[in-house]
Amino acid sequence: MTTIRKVAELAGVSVATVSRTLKLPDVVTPKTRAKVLEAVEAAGYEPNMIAVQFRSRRTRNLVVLVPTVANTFFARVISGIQEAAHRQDYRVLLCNTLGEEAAEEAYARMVTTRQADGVIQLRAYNPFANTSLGKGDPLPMVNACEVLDEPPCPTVTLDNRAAARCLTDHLIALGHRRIGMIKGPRRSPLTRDRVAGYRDALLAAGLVPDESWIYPGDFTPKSGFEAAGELATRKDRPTAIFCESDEMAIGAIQRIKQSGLSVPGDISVAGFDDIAFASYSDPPLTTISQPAEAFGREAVAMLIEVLKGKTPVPAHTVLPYELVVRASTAPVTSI
Amino acid sequence: MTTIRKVAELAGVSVATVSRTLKLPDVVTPKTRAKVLEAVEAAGYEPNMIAVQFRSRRTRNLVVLVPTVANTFFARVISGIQEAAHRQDYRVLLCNTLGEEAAEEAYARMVTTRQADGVIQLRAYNPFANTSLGKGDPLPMVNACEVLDEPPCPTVTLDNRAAARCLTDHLIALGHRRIGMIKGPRRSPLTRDRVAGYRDALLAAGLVPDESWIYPGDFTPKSGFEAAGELATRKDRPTAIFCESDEMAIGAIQRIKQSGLSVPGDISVAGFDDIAFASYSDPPLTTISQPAEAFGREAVAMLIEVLKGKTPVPAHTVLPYELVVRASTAPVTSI
DNA sequence: TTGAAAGCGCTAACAC
DNA sequence: GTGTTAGCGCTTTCAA
Repeated sequence: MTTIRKVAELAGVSVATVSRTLKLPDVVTPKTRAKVLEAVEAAGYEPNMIAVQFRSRRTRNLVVLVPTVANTFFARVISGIQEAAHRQDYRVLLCNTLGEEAAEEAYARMVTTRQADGVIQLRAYNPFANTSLGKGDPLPMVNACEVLDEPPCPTVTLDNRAAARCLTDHLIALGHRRIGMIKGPRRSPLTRDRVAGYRDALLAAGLVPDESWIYPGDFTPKSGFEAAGELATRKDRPTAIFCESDEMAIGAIQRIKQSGLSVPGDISVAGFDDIAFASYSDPPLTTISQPAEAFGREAVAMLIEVLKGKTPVPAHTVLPYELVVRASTAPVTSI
Repeated sequence: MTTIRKVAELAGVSVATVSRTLKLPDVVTPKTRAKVLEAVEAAGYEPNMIAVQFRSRRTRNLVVLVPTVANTFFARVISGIQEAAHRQDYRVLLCNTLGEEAAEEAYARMVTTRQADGVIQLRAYNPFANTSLGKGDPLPMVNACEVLDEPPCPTVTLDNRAAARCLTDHLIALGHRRIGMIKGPRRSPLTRDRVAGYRDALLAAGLVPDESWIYPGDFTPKSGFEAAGELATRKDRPTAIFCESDEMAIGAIQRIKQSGLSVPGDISVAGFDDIAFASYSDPPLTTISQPAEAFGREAVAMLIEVLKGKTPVPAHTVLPYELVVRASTAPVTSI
């Protein structure tokens, strides 16, 4: 292994000069710099990053906690994170947590054990909860996508309530009155906000929200399939269903078709996220599109501020959404 | 920050004893052990992992190079990797490379710079190609899923040629004679093998493979959509299309339906991978299912052998596939 | 079984 | 502008 010492000998300078040439090139003479760089090249020197990190007490590693990398929405967020991180010379350590708190805590411990500088959490859980961190100083973390109720850290989010209301308004404008909903996991603030937006729209239209028309799901196609089965066989069948994710909407559409009904003829179906498959489903999905990559970029920018000891301004960023109308929703045909 | 020194003082032992208690508990007296563990608890001590890694010259970090985490097949492989790695007390650093060689090389450099012990590469590219590594000793790498032509390292793979032949045989058995193909990127060995299997089946059935019926894609729904557009508008329209990924098959089905044809009535469509959406497409996809998680588990097992300086036996693992027949393929109706 | 002590490769004072 | 040197926190001889 070639160390900095070997390079120093080769260049006829001290190890300090080699270190400076690599970290603060301006501070050494052009002549020295050339000499050192040549020696680095000749020796095939690559710094031992662990030694660097050990000594300088920072790693330039960012831990990203993703509930599941399989989700295409998260995949886009990740792209945004990587792009922004690399531009600022940070590395991204992606952690597929499967939504398990134990896994999230284990990965977050990479910060307390000095293997990473900060955390970007994409789910509503504080992985430092059982830690001494965050009692006094700000946590080295930002929360994105699904946001903590009591944010002990900066957040980047969507106005889920407004977006859900917008989507429900669209269904109401098409004449729908019996609008079912397939929501996400009970504990999720994101789900709670979207349900609130759905209720807002119904109330504004003079309709009475009925709890029994809200079915729980978990964002997978399978859960959408199952919930749609229950919705479609009610005797007061809904004429429209709002799914909190495109994955669930795709499952729901299949279930509805299997029971001999048509989409949107008998039941309109709307999703949320605008994943790639949304435009390839049959019929193509009406949905809410989110600027997924921007979530990632914003989160990185804010985290780097936090790591510098500053408070990002604004501390809570809200990103815009867009209603994308495709063929899965249509005017109600019967009443 | 609590260091090992503080714990040692608290327990009234030397730092060496604290270290031993944590790493080699058997080597210290139960009494000492208890004393130390109590001090660890009291001090809220967490070892500085960077110092540990620096000193012991290993990190127990595994770098995983994934072309795109958005792909649901890779997501399953990742799950398998994580499961196996954690069981052996290794951490997984997931790297979303977008298939860019520069990104792969940058992440692989985490090994040469001591930030990770080894690499699991899911694509057919040697990220150490421009490195001094691997000239003499074996590379700290295993290759999975899509396998290098000249493997300088152990591999875990599917018999893509046999699987493609099996799927094509299925179409031939249904009476299809004009079978189109939507393949993957040109340079990919995986694609080359699947095309070979497709040809094997045609030849065995006395059919003449026709290069003009093979259209290039890139595994995305969009590329399947486009290629299917060309296939479906040929005057000698195929009665079946074999897509090298389910994603492309889903795009192809939509395009075929849009042109007023039915699947499988006019054209049967088959995919490859058996992703979650495969059973939720309309019609549900006939496809080849792969033991994705097993790819991950096998790759980890082999890599850990390599890191121990052993040669894994066997050095090349071939995993089984399975033909899953659903509704997107049917007997040919006209000739 | 335990302790003392020598570093791992690098950075950052400090001195020149 | 460059060199000397003192560690960063831990593991691992070696000796007791």
